[in-house]
Amino acid sequence: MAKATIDDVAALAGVSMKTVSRVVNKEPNVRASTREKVQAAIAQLEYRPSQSARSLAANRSYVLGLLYDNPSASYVIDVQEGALQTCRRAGYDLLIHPCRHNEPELADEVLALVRHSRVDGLILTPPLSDITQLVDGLVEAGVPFVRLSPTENKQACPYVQTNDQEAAYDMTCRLLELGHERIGFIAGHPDHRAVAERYQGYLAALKESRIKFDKTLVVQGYNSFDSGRECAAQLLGMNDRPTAIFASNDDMAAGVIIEAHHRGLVMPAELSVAGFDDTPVAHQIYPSLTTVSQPITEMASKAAELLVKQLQGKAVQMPAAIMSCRVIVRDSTGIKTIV
Amino acid sequence: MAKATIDDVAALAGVSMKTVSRVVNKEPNVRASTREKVQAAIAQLEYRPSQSARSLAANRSYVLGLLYDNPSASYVIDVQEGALQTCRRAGYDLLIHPCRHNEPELADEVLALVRHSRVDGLILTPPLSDITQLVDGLVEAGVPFVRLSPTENKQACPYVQTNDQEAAYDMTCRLLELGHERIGFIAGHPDHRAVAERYQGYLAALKESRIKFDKTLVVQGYNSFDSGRECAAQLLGMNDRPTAIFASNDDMAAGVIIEAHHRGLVMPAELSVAGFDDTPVAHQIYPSLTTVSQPITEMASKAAELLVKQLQGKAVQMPAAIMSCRVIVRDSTGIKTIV
DNA sequence: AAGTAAATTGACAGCGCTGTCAGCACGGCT
DNA sequence: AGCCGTGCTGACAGCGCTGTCAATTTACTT
Repeated sequence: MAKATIDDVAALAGVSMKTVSRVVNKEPNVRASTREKVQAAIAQLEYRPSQSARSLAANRSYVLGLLYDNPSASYVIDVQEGALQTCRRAGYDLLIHPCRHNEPELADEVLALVRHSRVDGLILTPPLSDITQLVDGLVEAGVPFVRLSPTENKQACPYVQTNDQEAAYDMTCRLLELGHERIGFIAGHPDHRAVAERYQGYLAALKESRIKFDKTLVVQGYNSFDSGRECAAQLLGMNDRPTAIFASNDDMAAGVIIEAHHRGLVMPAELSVAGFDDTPVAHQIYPSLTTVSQPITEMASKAAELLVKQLQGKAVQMPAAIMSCRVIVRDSTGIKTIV
Repeated sequence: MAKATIDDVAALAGVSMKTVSRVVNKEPNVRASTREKVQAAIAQLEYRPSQSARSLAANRSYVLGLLYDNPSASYVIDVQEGALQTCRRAGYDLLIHPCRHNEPELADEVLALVRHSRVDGLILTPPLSDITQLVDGLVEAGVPFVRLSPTENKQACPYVQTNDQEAAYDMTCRLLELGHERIGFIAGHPDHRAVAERYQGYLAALKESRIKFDKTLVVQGYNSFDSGRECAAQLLGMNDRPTAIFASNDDMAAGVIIEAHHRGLVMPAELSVAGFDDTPVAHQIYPSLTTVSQPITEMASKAAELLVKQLQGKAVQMPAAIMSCRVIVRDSTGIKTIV
């Protein structure tokens, strides 16, 4: 059985090609009885429109591009899954495009993708959401796109984000409530603004408490496990070492835990550790990590939805979806032991 | 500047459309001087062929499909990266298609992808490589595909695999050399044949030693962290507990390590643990995990190459690429302490 | 030098679909 | 009765490229 084309369906249903096209594309102004006839023919012939033909004729690719600079495998996979959910529902395909956020020609590279009509729109994940040159380039070129967790220039396009800083604030408060007074903080990679800004939550919580801010308790991390371990070495090597360490992400927190193990510290008795992201590693390490969980899949799915809406012309006037994080308490945090 | 088409290039270069097409597609039989003229015109106009148009005309999509049933995020990401490397070189796009290996309509679902000319060929990763119904369906439908780590029916299509069992044998030998005589083994999910068959390596090593095989030391795992932990609980609860545990993958090994921590066992002094895969978690846990590393990215890249070759008609008569694993010794294994 | 084979090039007809626009039927209006 | 607006449908012309095949040029043979 050769693949059925739109003509075959039209012939079988006794209508014109164009009417079949209308039914397939859910266009209005088709009589219900006609629609049914066509749908029956489509079902009978197992007709599926040729993506290439409609792309060529309509000058759209029905493909969304997902741009990311691999922050972590689990993050990327979750984002992909969310985006795919929406894509499948909406009849789009997903083209994945990993890239380097510090590549100078990034904007050109991405614009090439779009110019050659390979994708109709883009989803940007951090840290790409904050690459000004890229964002500006896309706006200028009139490319529809949606960002995940952007930190600035938010009017540029629709976006989806979480209340990260609030969650970081909550986490810090919890540590304070557990009696910790010297709470080390490992800041995120400065290029990854969304992660870096979790620091603000930490600051806010400290400011609210009666504890005076000690600058030496804050060290600059770079989001990786190794970087977390190095920062931990620095913090734990202090004379008056912190009794708790809050790392801006789980990979770094895992580094803290390893370093603490190597120094023979028992957790949480001698050191509480908190992370952020709830990556798989969080519950695979000992002690299991208290962290913050973000609805990444949902965010990505939502982002794709916003993008599809844009593409369908349903003017989405700069909508922003804010989703909630949630603190997950596990075994790596506990009350401060009197030393 | 409107997007240039093949006609524009042809006009500028003073040749026919078809000749431009030949140059773009690297077809033979174009005079060098002509080729240069055309290439100059292409560069000047920044011409890029329209994917949709060529797909429609040539009846190929220039898209490869990557099928996987998310065994682990890091595995999937690595496979994607490898496949993408080849895709970019060869001018293909990559369509990712996660699916469930135990979904009854899997074969139909996948065949639909192909029938509607969305992909030209497929890459299957374990455990999909061993879903007979799917493999047979693809062969029958004449769809080009390549498998990663298939365990059976290897003549069906080209494939890429590693010497898993040999590596499992090596790992077991190392544990034996460290003096361990009771080595627990956590088998992989039976649906994941490639993982499950690592057991054969364990068996072979034991057979070669003078140690008699103890069936109670082998427990059935299901590849997950939780399953590893449960198996470890079983093994460590034995009266005559093993002094080493070899888990068929890292996630399960991480589960073993957690369980051991909870039982207060010091590793590797009181228990050696080995895993398989060298996932990120392997060096993020304490103690860091002795494991086996597979060149996943290279395998995927190679698989995509084999697929592209097939698609280009370069009859690849069932070639198989076998790549090597490598044991990575970290801190979770050590000599057996006299109890 | 003529003849044949091989290399090089172009004309043209679609690939399967959508956008445009015109046509027709019908209901409600004056 | 005649007019207009709306809903519904179809004819047709491409979208930008590649496959086919024939035409032309060049290379090699005897």
